[in-house]
Amino acid sequence: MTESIAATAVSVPASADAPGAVERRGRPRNAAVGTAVIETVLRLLEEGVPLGELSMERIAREAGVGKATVYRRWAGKEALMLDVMRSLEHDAPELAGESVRDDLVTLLETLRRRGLAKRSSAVLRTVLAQIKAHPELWREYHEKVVRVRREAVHAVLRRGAATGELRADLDVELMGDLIVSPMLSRAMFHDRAELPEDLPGRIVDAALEGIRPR
Amino acid sequence: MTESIAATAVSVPASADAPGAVERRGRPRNAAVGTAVIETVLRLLEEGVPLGELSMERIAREAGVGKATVYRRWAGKEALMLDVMRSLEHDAPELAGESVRDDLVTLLETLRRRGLAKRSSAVLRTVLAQIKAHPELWREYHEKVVRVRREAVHAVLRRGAATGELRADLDVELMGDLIVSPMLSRAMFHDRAELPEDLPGRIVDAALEGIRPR
Amino acid sequence: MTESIAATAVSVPASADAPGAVERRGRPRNAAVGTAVIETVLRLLEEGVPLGELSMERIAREAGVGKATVYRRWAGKEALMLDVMRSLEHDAPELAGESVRDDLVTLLETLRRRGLAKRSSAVLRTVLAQIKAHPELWREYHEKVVRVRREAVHAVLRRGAATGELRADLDVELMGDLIVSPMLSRAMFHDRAELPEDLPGRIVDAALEGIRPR
Amino acid sequence: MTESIAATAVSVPASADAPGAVERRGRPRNAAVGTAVIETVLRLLEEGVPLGELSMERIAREAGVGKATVYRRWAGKEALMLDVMRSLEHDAPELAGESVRDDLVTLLETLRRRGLAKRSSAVLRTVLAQIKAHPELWREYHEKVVRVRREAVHAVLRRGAATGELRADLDVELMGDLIVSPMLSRAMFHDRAELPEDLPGRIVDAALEGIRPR
DNA sequence: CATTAACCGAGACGGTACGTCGAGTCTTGGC
DNA sequence: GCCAAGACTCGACGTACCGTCTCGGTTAATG
Repeated sequence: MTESIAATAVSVPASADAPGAVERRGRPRNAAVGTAVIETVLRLLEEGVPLGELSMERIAREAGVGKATVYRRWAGKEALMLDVMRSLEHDAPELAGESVRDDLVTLLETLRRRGLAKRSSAVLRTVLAQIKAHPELWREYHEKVVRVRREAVHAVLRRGAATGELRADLDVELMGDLIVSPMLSRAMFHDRAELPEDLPGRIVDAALEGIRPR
Repeated sequence: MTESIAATAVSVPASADAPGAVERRGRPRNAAVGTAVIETVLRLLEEGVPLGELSMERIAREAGVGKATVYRRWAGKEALMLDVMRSLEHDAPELAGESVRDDLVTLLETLRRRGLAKRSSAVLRTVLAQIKAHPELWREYHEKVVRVRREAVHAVLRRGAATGELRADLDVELMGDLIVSPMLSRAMFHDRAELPEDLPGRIVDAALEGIRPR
Repeated sequence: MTESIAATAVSVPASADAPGAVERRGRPRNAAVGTAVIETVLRLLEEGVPLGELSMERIAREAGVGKATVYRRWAGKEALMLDVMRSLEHDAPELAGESVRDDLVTLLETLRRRGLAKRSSAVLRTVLAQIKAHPELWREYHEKVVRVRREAVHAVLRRGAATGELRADLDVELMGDLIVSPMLSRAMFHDRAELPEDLPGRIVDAALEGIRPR
Repeated sequence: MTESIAATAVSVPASADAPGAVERRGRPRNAAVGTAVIETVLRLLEEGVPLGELSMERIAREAGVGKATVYRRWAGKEALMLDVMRSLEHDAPELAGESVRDDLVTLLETLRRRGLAKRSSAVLRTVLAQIKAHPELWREYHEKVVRVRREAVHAVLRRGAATGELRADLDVELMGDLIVSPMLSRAMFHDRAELPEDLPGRIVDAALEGIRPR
């Protein structure tokens, strides 16, 4: 197990670790513990363990960690899941910045890839459900993860409206939803068969051109 | 209790009742029990009881019903939730059939109203999470509820493509998602403030016209 | 099942049947039902079913009888067990009446045989426990079964005291216990290996002669 | 609760505690829990709670202890009852060792007193019934409790046979039963009225002298 | 001979207890 | 003070049985 920790090097967001100037005394925390726990959750989810069987009890046991230690770092199962989700976030993709259409496709492609990724797809469906049931957590997840991606889309759209590539009177928020939601829907609800390679392009083109004949 | 049952008249989908010619023996089931249970779940959800506290134990207790009786009708919490969701389904809206745009707006308006409805909004967010965590239930829900609504949208789009109101080479599935997903996203993830009255119209118009300047 | 009823012909004491002049109307009770129930209990006990698994539910099921029918005849499990015990009572043995010693041995032999009998030994140990836990039933059993046997012993002892075969100042009750209790103890607590053929004789002789050297 | 535990100081036989050199890790068991549970059972029995209402559920509830904790220490209700019984065992009485008759009377007097004791009488009748229904438990109880007392009686009898105070050809086992069984019978089956002060003496004398006139 | 009332099997019903498991806390010894 | 282990309280899980109740259907005595 220890080696898998070193190998995967999941970036633990260290939610509970005091970042400030609080003077800490006594034995410092073993960073490997946090990593091991999150790594264990991911492993179990990939192995197909149903969410209902993902008890703190089992997580601690399989991670070879004391239950109290887990609770010292996360307030509960949901807080842990939040960190699990964050450990899956990739860096925002580089945007070419030339064509609005291409940038939007690039952003959607990131979503598509994550929906297909072995880990993410297994995890997203299950962990998101867990988080959504807890409003505070959902809000936090929304703030820190969702909003960032939405903002990226909005920025591209605003740029397009400014350069004349898109309508000037664009409702940025609405069009952002129009473009992102279909991909989100498919990634969350459907099978991976419904995430073909050309989907991002088709969605963006449809949104750009509209349905009405010209 | 009896009166509240009669009063609300939730339509229980009678999941477990044998519809066929199976000869029933022994004391017949009391229909009021099924109604009372579902009604109790809805009441608790409306009262803001978190999903985690919605135990079968509590449901049975508050419905004044034996636990075994609940399990006799539903295989588990998820199966019960499925019926709870079904009890919320409204009839499909009447479509005027004249303008494609108006019909699409009408369909989205139904979704918006349900997202706003006191019951549905409270229930959808929580119960859906429950169901999604169980693949078989999710599939069944998808089959019986989601698919029907998607088909309605597809039918309107096909009609539009046939009458020349929309592009003839329309990708019906894709455009259906483009129109429905934004509303679903908002209804499920966001606050009710994000479901303004004119949203259906704006979504449909955006999808019809596209973003690119003409 | 029906044949086994006819075959064994257990004498059901018909505890609940009104013997008096209560005018009965409607369909009379089916006598075979009572027999079948008691017969089923005995069969299950003989098959080694632990007392804890002897539920009314199971008894009714295995007897092919409705639960309500059982409760129509017996107030509860204990009342049923009482009748089961009574169905095992044999007639009092014939006493030769010549020698006090031989009569006592005859009486003890009856106990010994019952302790050895396949049915009785299996049943006594288990059913008695059940009954003893319910004071009213225990009292009734004591009245109707135990007392009769004790009286028989007392009668023999009194006869012996009168004829000079025994001490004239005999404490009949005490000596009755002295003779009967060892046999009861062994029959109830021990294995059948501790009920050898000559036990009644040895007990009676020991009680008659005493331990002190003469 | 804590004080009542300290006050009564029931000696818990610590059935499940490993006595050996097994290295124990984790939080050690709270000895007060075992005591509190047994004390609660005794209290309930004294209060006349019928055996049938003595559920593990209730015992745990009234002892202020988690159900799982009870099951961690005892395999079931019967195992618990076994320890309850053992907590009632007194030390063997001191025997004067001069007269066989007096020693036997002393031993019987112990039984009589226990039959009269508030706790024991209430408990014995009910708990014994429970235990007897479970062969393994009964065997264990027999081994650890009954056999010891029988051996004490046998030892006295053997001594008497050796010193000439009793017959040399004495059947020790049989005579042991002859003396102990009547007391056991009365203590278990009858009311306390049937345990008069002079009963031990009368039983022993009757057994010693026999019934036949000299 | 039709009525009628109690019988019967089946099984649903509200309860209660079963024995297990997980959540989150606490308490050891050891690092 | 951190850590693994594991005991602790609490409460839900899903099952089984209790004793009662309602069904459809039978069966004998009554009218």
